[in-house]
Amino acid sequence: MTAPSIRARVRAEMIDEIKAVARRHLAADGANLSLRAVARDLGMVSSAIYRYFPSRDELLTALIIDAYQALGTVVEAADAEVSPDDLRGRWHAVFRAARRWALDNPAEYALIYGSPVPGYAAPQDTIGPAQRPPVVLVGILRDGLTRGRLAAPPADELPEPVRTDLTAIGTAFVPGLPEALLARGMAGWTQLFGLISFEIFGRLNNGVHHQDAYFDHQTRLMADLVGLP
Amino acid sequence: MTAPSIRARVRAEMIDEIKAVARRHLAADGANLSLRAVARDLGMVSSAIYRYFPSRDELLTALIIDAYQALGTVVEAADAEVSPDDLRGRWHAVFRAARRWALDNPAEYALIYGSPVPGYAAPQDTIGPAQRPPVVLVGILRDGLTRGRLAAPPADELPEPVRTDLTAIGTAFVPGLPEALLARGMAGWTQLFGLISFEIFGRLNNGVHHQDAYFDHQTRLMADLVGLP
DNA sequence: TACGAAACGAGAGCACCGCTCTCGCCATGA
DNA sequence: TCATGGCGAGAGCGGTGCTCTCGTTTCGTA
Repeated sequence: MTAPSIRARVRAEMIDEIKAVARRHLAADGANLSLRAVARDLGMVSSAIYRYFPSRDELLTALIIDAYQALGTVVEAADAEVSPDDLRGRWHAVFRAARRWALDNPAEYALIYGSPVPGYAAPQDTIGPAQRPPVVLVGILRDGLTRGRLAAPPADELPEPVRTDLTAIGTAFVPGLPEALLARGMAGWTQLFGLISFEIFGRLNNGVHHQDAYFDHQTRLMADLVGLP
Repeated sequence: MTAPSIRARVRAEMIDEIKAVARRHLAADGANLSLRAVARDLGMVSSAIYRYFPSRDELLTALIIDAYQALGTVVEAADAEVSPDDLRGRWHAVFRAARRWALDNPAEYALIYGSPVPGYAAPQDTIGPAQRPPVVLVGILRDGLTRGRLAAPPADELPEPVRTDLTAIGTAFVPGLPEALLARGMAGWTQLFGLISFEIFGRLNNGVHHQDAYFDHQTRLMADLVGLP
């Protein structure tokens, strides 16, 4: 393997630097990222940025993918750190890790889970990384089932069209998971997203002051719903 | 009472017209609303808009309040149309009405439940209208309790700090509702928000095709969690 | 009924934005 | 060695939110 040329390495560093500055601006000013401001911070002229990213949207896409990967990594690591048999421990660890990451990176959370930018269509590269957190969650349920620590809900609780949809999703992501359990896992994922969004977007500010405890309690409720022992 | 002057009436109509055009633009182009484009549509010059709204943010705030009120009205009406004793019927009606409104008005849903605009702080006028849907949901639980059709979960399932927070929220919005039940109601509200957001923001597009049935099933799951008979 | 004040719309202008194009400079690979 | 291509600077285009000024029109009041 040949060492990357100096130019290629400098280019890669430049790309990383642009993304880093852009992330800083995102955290400070929110989603309306200004290419010109990023360029100014780097001592460049705005048109120079276009040597590295063909458009502002492409820069945002790069940041989005990075954010998905960062969250996915954090969540998977949290899950892996708990004994596989401790289903509730894993559930709580995943919930807490996702929330922690969101609180530490609110702008990036808003970037990937806020309202999508109007003309902006999520590129194909984002859908894979975006699935990592929910896959981890339903993975806990699958492990619980295979280890006999979790009972599958009756399959007939699912209406037919939902079952067929979930069959396809299940075979793609968590083969062997009964559809009714997958539905519960997705409910947990939906709840996790809702809890974090409410907190990050300040919708709990009037009333809920002990947000850690509140989050843990709601996590517990959902663990009950999905049937974790 | 004196009739409003012609000028006042024309002004009110002008405000409504601006908001209507702005809503159209919002639906077409997403959240980055252009004052100049709205003015053009009205055959005005952009500075004329400032006679009616002191800034673009104030226009957005007006649209946000209208959206909250519209959603609140729809949800309350849906709840009122079901027999008060039919707790599950009311639960489903509220969930369905909220989703229906969001699907019919996706841009306005994104406006009020998407990521908040960066420099934008929700004005005090919005917090009241924003509470209407969750208040309806927990109202169902309170009715179930007072009619003896719903059992309150044990109070000691709540950690102390959560209980005190919820006590304050409860006395403000739904006096007499046990805190543990309020927590479940808020879980339902969080889930409703998550379900709608996932659907509106296209996060279910890969896999879930029968969205009506999926939504109904998840609604049912949450009804089970809160303990509706 | 007449008049001063206030509301109104148009227009010019400011600073900013994303993006394109052109122009020199220089490292790179053949 | 030399042509190629990557690179940064700069000018410029059409767009944005917002401000200020200037006539005109309408209103409440004297």
